Amino acid sequence: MSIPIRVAVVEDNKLFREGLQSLLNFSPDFECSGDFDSGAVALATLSTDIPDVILMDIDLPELSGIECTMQLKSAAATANIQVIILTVLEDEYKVLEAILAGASGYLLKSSSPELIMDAIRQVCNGGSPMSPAIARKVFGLMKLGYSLPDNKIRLNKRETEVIEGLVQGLTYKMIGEKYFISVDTVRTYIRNIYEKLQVNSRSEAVVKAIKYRLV
Amino acid sequence: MSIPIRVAVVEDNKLFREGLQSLLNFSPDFECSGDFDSGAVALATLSTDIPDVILMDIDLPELSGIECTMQLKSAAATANIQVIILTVLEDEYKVLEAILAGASGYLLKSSSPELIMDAIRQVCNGGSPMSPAIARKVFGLMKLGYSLPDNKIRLNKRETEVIEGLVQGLTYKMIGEKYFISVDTVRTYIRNIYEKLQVNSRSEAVVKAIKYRLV
DNA sequence: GGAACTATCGCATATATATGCGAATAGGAG
DNA sequence: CTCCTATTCGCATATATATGCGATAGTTCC
Repeated sequence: MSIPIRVAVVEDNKLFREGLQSLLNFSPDFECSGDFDSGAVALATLSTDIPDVILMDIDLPELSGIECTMQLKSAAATANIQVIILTVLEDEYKVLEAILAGASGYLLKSSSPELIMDAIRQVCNGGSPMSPAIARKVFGLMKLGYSLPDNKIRLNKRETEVIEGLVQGLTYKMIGEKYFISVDTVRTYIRNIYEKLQVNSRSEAVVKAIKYRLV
Repeated sequence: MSIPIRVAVVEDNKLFREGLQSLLNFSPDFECSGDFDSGAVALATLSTDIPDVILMDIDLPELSGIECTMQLKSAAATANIQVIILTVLEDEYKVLEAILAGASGYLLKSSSPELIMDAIRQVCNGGSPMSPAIARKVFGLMKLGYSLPDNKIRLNKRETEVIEGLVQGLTYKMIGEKYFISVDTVRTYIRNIYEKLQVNSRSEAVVKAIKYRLV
């Protein structure tokens, strides 16, 4: 038998919080290291009593679960805690924000006890458990932001370097200096890039480059 | 008892394919409607004998699983098939491509039979099952492409409209005409936007707008 | 050897952008 | 009533970009 995983619960709903707590303490694999009904209290205590995993409600009053996650992940002492967000909704932008804030998992509150316990094990193993309904939203987000690469679009080495410069906001002059080619040569490559991307302005090229992941 | 879910298998490894097949046929909930060892054969047959779900190996010889998925999803007859990608690797760009091609789920081949069967049920329920190890990669991708919105950056209505125009590649003149304001007014808004985004060129503004999801 | 292709550079010019320095009107908060 | 913000507009000017129409040198292919 190994050491139990220390799990903290941040949830303002008393009933749900206690449910999670007893779920954890019922299993020998886990140990509820603390339970909090607000993000502020959690932040204060968690910096000294550091758990392995946090089950974090997203809809906390005052300090939101996302804010709370962000602060935990940006403090050195608590940066390694694996945060699993629990939510009743499936808002894709909230998911994105949670991911950016540093959460490692995202589960619906309706998930079964087994799933929640599995999820805790998975974040400890470097995985990111996500309820399928949530994952569907994430898929939708990715489809919005990116497009499948077009086989007709194939930039060579120099063109790729130049468009990277464009995306970084460098002027033609700066791009030329960076790669030791003349401004006029940069212009030539940009012509080719515009031709390939079917655009005729720098900003359109930049948008397409990002969408098609050419940079 | 309801009608079994019809599942096709596209997998070049005979052993694994037959394993999936018997897994499916063993359960009354599922029915293996066909099994294929190549994408081309699958494409040819699947357009007439249409399953509910496809378990698709990603590493097929010749026509890749992603190519195959793309073609299935772009043909009207087969567009509604839910494709679950099976893979041994966890390459994040492959995941992204699969998502863009129209896959609904993404599982490691090492997943347990129960997980695979659950996944089939989930895609039928509008979910996108994803192995946690894969989801972790997807999380990483999203972190690369986006940043948490900066609270200091808050564009008002007009500014938002203007930056949308910038991202769309419109000229100042076109933006002005679109919103019935003068070019000089557009300039004024752009000044404010640049100030707020801390940039001083159109392309930098466009990149930041995308990264911070201002558009 | 010539055709085709790539990588490099030059010059001219018409637009587009970036920015400095204004200003007027209207509405909301204190 | 005053301060602040949002919204609108104008003019001048220095750069930056977009694009047309070239050129030269080196490679590869046949």
